[in-house]
This record gives sequence, C-alpha cells and structure tokens, in this order.
Amino acid sequence: MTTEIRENEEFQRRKETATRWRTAGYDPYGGAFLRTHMAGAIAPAFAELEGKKVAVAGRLTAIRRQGKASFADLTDFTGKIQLYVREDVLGPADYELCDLLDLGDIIGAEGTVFKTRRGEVTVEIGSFRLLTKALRPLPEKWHGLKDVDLRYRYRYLDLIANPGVREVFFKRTQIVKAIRGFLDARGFVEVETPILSLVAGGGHARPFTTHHNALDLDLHLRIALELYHKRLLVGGFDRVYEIGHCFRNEGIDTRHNPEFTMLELYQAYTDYEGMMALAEEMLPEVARTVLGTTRFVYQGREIDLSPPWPRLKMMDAIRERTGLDWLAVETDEEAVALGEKLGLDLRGRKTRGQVLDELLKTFVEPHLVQPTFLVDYPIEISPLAKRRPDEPRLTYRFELFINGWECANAFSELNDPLDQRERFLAQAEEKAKGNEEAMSWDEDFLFALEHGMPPAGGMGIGIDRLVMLLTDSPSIRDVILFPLMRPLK
RNA sequence: GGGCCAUUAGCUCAGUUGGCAGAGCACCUGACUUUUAAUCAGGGAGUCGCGCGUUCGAGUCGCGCAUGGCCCA
Repeated sequence: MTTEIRENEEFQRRKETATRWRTAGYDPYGGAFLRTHMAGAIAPAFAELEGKKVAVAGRLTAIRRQGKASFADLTDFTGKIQLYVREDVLGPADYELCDLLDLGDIIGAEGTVFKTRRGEVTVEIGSFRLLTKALRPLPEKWHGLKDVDLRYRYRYLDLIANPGVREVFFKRTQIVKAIRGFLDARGFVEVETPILSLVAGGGHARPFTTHHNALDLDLHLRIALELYHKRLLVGGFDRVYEIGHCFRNEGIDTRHNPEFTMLELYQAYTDYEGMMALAEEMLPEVARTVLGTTRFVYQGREIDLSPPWPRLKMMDAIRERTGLDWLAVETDEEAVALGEKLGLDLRGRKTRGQVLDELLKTFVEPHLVQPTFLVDYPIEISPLAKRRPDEPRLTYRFELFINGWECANAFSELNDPLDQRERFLAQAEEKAKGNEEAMSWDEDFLFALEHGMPPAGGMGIGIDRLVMLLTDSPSIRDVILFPLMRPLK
C-alpha cells in the first residue's frame, strides 16, 4: 500500500476549495444534518408536498449553472431530486458559496417543493450546508464506469456511477432475507459455527491455512459448514441452518471467488427425499418474493423454477450421454482408460472419483438447464452420505442443477460412525494417491457421531450462484461487493 | 497452467503506412434567473500500463513483464 497521495490538477484545486470553505467559516466536513425526506420520496408525494418545506441530503451528481440561478441533482440511496437556487432568494453571499460546490460534494439543503415549467419536481433552496467535500471527481455521468477492473476495485465508484449495481446488491439482501424467513418459519434455528478450525472438512477443496500465535497452532479456514452442524444434531438441535462465508484456496473465474457464501441446513428425522421437497418449496418461494415470479431469464435463457423438478438417476444420465455403465468400472486404471477413450483431458486426475467428476462436468451437467435433481451419487465421491442398502455402491445423495450449474448438494446424512470411519479411510487413500481435494480426516467428528446422531437430511446451497441467476449477473464478481483482486503493482 | 484480446487525459473512447497526442464528458475563465446529457465563446489537462529492443524517428513494429477480460484445462 502506497502512502503517497495520487494528486493531479483537479485534486489540488478541490483541496484549495476545501480551504476556502474553512476561511469562509465553514467546516467542509460537517456533522449531522436533519433530513425530513429522502430524495426519491419527494416526487411521488408531490401532491401533498407542493409549497411545503423539505430538507434533503446527498451527493451532488449534476450541476447546471445558469448565471444568477442554478440547478443541481442531489442523489441519495433512494434516488435523486432536482435542486434550484436563485441569487435573489439565497442572497449574494450565500449564492457565491454555491460556486465553491463541486460535483461529488455531499450537501444538506432545505427549501420549498415546486414543479418547473418542464414539469420536474424540484426543491427551491432556502439554505444549504456543505457536509462533505469530495477531493476527487466522479466517473463520467453519461457512460458511467465501465472498466470492470475499476468497477470491482473501486466498488463505491461503481455504485455511484452505475445505478443497476445497487439493485443487484439490494436483491441479494432480499434473497438472503427470504431464505431466512422461509427457514425460520419452518422451525430451523440459525447458528454460527467456527470459521477457524484444525480440520477443514465437509467438502472437497483445498483450504486456506493460518496460524494462531497464542496457542501456536496452525488452523484452517472452513471450506464447508457441514461437520459442525452435524455435531449440533448430536447435541439435540432438531433443525439448524447457517448462512456464512466459506473459503476455498482455488482459482478465480466467473463462477468462483475464493471467499463465497454458503447456506447449509440440517433437519433431523428426514432424509434426502425431504431435502428435495424442501428445495422445491424454498427456491420458488425465494424467487416469488424477490422477482414476483418463478420464471426468469438468465443471460438470454429462460429458466422456470416451478416444481416439481425431474429426478434423474446419475447412472442413467451417464449411460444416456456416454453409453457407459459406471458401476461396472472397478479400478482407477479402468476409469482413466475409459475417460481418455471418451476424449476427457484428465491430466493428473487418476482415481475413479476424479474421472467421474470430469465425466459429469463434460457430458451430463451442461444439459441440466432447467432445475433437475441428479440423484444417487456413487459412494467414492460422497463420503458423508448414507449408503443405499439396495445398491451399496451408491448413496442417498443428490445435487440440484440449474443452468448447468450445481446449485444445491444434499443427502441423507451418514450417521453410522463405523461406516463414516471407513469413508474417511477411503478419502485418506484418495489423498495419498495425489487428490489434494480429498476430504480430511476428522477424528473429533467421528467421536461425536459415536454418541449417536439422529437420521437426518442436510443440504448446502451456494448463495452467490443463486443470486447470479436471480439477478441475471454473468459473473460471481457482480454479486460480491468486494471480490478478491490482485493488488496493483 | 495454456490460448486470444484489452490497457492512450479523472471517466468513456478515437488515433491511418512508423512522422507534432485527439474527441466527448469532467475541470478552469466569461455570458446566461425554470435548466435537466442545459447552451454559447475561450482555455488548461498525458510516464500512450511498465521495461528492453528495432529505427533518423515508436502510442503504432518485436520481445519480456504487470493488471484485467474471455475461452480452454
């Protein structure tokens, strides 16, 4: 981080203007200002407000000087309102102060509501105060801020210059709120579980590591919420959920940010069927709350969330797309050979699980545009899901796909501690074979399971992708306020 | 990790065959008391992402690097 101020001519001039306010007896960084109205609330209430006094505060986003009178646009969180000042109303001394205002300054103003000849609801200013002097200019008013690097790096400028951005993040808040409302109404209890822990379990990803000095302990940032939530089921919680950040130490692209938001929920005495029913109920309700409909367009493609959603058995999907009977594939070598025969570029992937993952990504997932449950995942890639008794190589697990993306992952939770121990063992072998994303051993979690966890269904939903879909945003960075960026220089 | 593309004034962008660095908005000065992408007249503003090279001469050509984007893995 540089400590040097990046100054240019305009920065200098604005700094001097701030000094001129001071010498005129005004603090260019004023204190509280009592508003009576938000900018966006005045025009809709013109009938009642005409001729009345109002006080508004916000940023000057346009100034149109016209000699002895001037117009300006004042923008706050709710919208903008036009201001009108006249020298003969304000007095020459105060009117001269208007000349010291720049685009981007934040002011508080009080005056009378009227309508101009051209029909625009306007406040004729009787008095005003500079509340904050802006030392730098705003992005261009007509084209806005387009450079995506600048938009993500300086999100506050993006928010000022591009009004649609605020809408996206407002919708994000509404989506999360709607989910909370839905779950709270069904008896789910919101919990907070550790972000820092010895073992980052519950998912297939490389974690971030950090260090606790006082305990001299290497810790990991969580990659999922699952294992702590299940400990809560052991402890007697009946239904829990958490919406929180998880961290995965992997690449960045339009669908991945190292820090992202997950919803996970666990419900005792149900199973993956219950989770499918819950998803089919929750997502349409969220869409209705936020969009008013369950049908929407994502990047030109119409998506309809109305239930019920088709259930596609994974083994059937693979057979249909590749002609392969995956359950007949027994060894890693066989899997790799078949994968290569199908044209997969496996480079470094050498286990059954990894090949299957690649196979699904290439041949199956892109076809799942409308909401589809892909069900009954094989055991080797589902170390926390309950085994199907009728086909022990498969589990009671599904993933929900929308627009070809994994949007939810759920299963009947494995509650047999001895089976769980074997699964961890299999994952440890997987890790030994070089799969860095294999799940970590968590002896403390096994100890919890050994005390008895009720049968349960659990589900995880990636909030960022859901927000992308419902706001028609092409990149995950469009729905994260401050996405991770490489530092400049 | 690989390929392609972009990077020029605060912002949005032009820049021809290698020959004085451009426009609009923003900024400054002047005019203007119902404008609204205000208008009119004048003016200032640049490490052409960074570095090395080719050349009499590089924003332009070559190589390397940086940041970002898209695609692939």
